[in-house]
Amino acid sequence: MTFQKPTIPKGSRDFGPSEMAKRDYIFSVIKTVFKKYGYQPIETPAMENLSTLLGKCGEEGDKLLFRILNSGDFLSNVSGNDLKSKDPVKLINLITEKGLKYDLTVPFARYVVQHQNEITFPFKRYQIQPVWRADRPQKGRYREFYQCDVDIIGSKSLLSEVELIKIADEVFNRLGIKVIIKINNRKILAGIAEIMGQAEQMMKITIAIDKIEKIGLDGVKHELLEIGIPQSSIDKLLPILTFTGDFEEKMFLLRDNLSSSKIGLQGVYELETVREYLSFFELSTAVQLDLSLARGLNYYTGAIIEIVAEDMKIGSICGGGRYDDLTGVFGLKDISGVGISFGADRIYDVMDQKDLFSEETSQVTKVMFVNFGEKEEKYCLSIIEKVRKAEISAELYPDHSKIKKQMSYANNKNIKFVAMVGEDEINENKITLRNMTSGEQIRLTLGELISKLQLE
RNA sequence: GUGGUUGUAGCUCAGCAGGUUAGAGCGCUGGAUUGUGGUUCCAGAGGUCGCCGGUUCGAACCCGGUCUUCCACCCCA
Repeated sequence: MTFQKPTIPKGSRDFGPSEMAKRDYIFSVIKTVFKKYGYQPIETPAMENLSTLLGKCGEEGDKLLFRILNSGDFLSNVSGNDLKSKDPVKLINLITEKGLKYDLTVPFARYVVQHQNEITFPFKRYQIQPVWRADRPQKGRYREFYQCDVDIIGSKSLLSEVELIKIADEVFNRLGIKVIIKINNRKILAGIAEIMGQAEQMMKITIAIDKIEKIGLDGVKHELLEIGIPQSSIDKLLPILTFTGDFEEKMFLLRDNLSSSKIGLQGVYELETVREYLSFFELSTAVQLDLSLARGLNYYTGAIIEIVAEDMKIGSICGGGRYDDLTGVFGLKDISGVGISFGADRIYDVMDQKDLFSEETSQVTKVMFVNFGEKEEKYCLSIIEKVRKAEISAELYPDHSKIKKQMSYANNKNIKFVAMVGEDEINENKITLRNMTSGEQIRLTLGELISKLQLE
């Protein structure tokens, strides 16, 4: 008989107990902070109709969609001519009508419109779910990964931007990750494109600018020329790109340069307001103004935020921004939203590599009872019941195996205490408790055992 | 989507210019120690050399294809 090697699809992963312990820790920190600021959870399905998903993140986004083959006779809509044409784009639309979601923001917009009568605006929600992208996997890039989104929708207030930055700062501070928080505003980028006389090319220009750290100033120039931006326009851009100084100095120079652009000045005003409100909070990380920050998603219209881990080449671990009209395509106008998304898997990678998980994260069982035999295991059952009633996680080894085997089970499972109840202990009505880290052993009554373990 | 890279024991890797029975460390199982793990000593189990095909007297090694891994680009969490 032949059997297949067990495998999972490219870019997907299994998570074992120790990974899950660490992942749960990340999720719980994030959730705790989200809730503290008044956000409520929702979930949406793994799959959405393609009509919801397509066209929201540009052509690139559409390519990254995992599509789901129609059930049953999926060829029923396909004519002989369609088949002969062998046009993959046309055919795939005939045989698929659902896809796996590749972010949480677009399904959220759909949710908001669909449930608008049940929602009190402004609506603050968080959402922690997996998303799927048919990308080619590489470092920090997976085909299935978790996003942790917080959004506030139905308010234009810049307080929301401020709150989200504060939340991000708090999350990373709690996790112990050193980060760089970068902020910019699409209106500023639009203003820059406007004074360049290339307003309609704004997206292409910003994407080129975004690469400045990677390809340098000359690289950006080259890229802009390639996409057909005239030299005269590029000359207007260069001084802005070479701004130096702190937040205030850059803002001052910007206002000067963008004085002829109404939208640009609006962006400057928004950034300044956010900056001012932020000064009322104590942040563990200073927020940097990064004029080269663009972000590819084309639904952003105002503030854009990106957070990267200090000295780690893994891309951004958190990103987001304001979108003024995401619900418009689903028929609900004038609803502005702003949100950020934490990449749980990249956060995990950063923390793992920097060794930021504490030992306790992987501890589940506090005390294991050695199983000496039938008589002893029966005796242990009532004891263990009382230990668990005291909210101490305890387990009894299920087999009458050698003590050596039972001890190494406890050791491998990172169990800190082993309780031994054999004939001697039963006669004395006591329990021998061994500390697996120190090797120290003491005989205790049940009450003493419980109070000792509660302190640990 | 473009370019490159990897695949040998559960894990990390050796394996000389194609030549007999494919190796190490860690882990695992058992014993030294019949109520004591993590240290030490001894023994043992475990491999269609990713898969398919080709060249050759002979292939883990050479060639083609395929899958997979990882990386860069694109883009992104």
